[in-house]
Amino acid sequence: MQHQVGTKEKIIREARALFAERGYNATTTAEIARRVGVTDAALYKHFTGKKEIFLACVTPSTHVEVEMAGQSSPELLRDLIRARVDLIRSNLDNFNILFRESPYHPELARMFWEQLYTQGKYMENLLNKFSNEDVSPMQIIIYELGITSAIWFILNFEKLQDEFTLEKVPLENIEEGIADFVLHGLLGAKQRSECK
Amino acid sequence: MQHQVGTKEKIIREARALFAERGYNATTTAEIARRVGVTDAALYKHFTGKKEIFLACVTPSTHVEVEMAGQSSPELLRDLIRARVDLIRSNLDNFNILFRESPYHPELARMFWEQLYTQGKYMENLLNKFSNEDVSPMQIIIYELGITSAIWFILNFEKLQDEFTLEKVPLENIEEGIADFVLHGLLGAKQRSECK
DNA sequence: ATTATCTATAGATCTATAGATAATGC
DNA sequence: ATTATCTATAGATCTATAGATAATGC
Repeated sequence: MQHQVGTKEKIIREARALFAERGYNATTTAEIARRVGVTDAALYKHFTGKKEIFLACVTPSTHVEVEMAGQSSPELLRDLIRARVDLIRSNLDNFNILFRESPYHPELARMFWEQLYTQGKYMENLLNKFSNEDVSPMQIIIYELGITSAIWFILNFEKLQDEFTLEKVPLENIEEGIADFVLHGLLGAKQRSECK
Repeated sequence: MQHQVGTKEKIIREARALFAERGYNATTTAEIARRVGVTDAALYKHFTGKKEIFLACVTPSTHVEVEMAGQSSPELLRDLIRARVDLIRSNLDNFNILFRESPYHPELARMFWEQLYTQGKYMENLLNKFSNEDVSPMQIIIYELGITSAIWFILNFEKLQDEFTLEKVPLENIEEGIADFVLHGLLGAKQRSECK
């Protein structure tokens, strides 16, 4: 017997990678255990079941990013987008699980939705400080959901680029590209050049 | 025995709804058959296996929308966004399957990616016609993926509104809200009012 | 005569538990 | 003495097939 310290953390780490890669149902307790280096029976000393392992994978690890407070400006908004990109990129497994599995697990859906809601409130404050008219609740919902899912999907494509050999698209400075799009939209470039 | 005509179409219809609702692995052939009104064994007269049913559900039903050709203008771009929203809304089951299951089925991923690529090329043409500078391939990728996933996720939220009792957000005219966001971005409202 | 369906079931797989064994901490 | 692990396995479930039966089309 090994009695490794940190087995529980190892289980969570390996399980998270597996759940993100294969989805909940296609991930077996046996495979999690194999990667950890124990038998599946050992898992049940640390968790009551597969579902508890699953929830432990996502529960604590998706944080709401916080920005420097005080003055609010478009530049601050750009920082917000950059931070969002960083957050999603560095927790891509978590977001993959949240986006893909939420519809099948009410606990997940609620957690995900509360996170988005909190972040939306935060962005609303920021926007209202330097916008002429107040933004409507619907707009905030659209912004928050749209931005998060857009970043998520684009970053997944970044990872996937090699698997398909259609036409490779160079993705340098993708953070700024995303920020430009989110801030100025499709017409942004044109509008801005006309404004000047 | 019934010998219903159109059993195959019925299977596809019920299977699509189930796969979208529960995901591939959580959908059993028995449940598909039950909804169709036959035994699971009967499915294998129409399809070689579960995977073939699955692929039949998505293969033909996600179309690329086409716009009126000729003059290209920002207004046309808005029409493009509206059409995209309509397309995704009226094929939400299909898009749910594509977004959530693509990572687990290479055939699906390729199909999905080719669709997005085609649509991206189309949008690129439109944009280049009235933009000052050419848009880069990276920007097009970001636009295409970002817009599609944003719309998809927002429309799913629309459907989900009732399940959680946080704070109901009225979603009237969501099409225009999405179009505004995609066209002008977060800063759009402010910028436009300053330009005038 | 042919084709669609049903009944019954084999074979595979997966979660979770019971009981035995080995390592750790007091 | 307690806790983590392993061995073995029960029980559940799911896909797919073989063979029997019933309906349809020529």
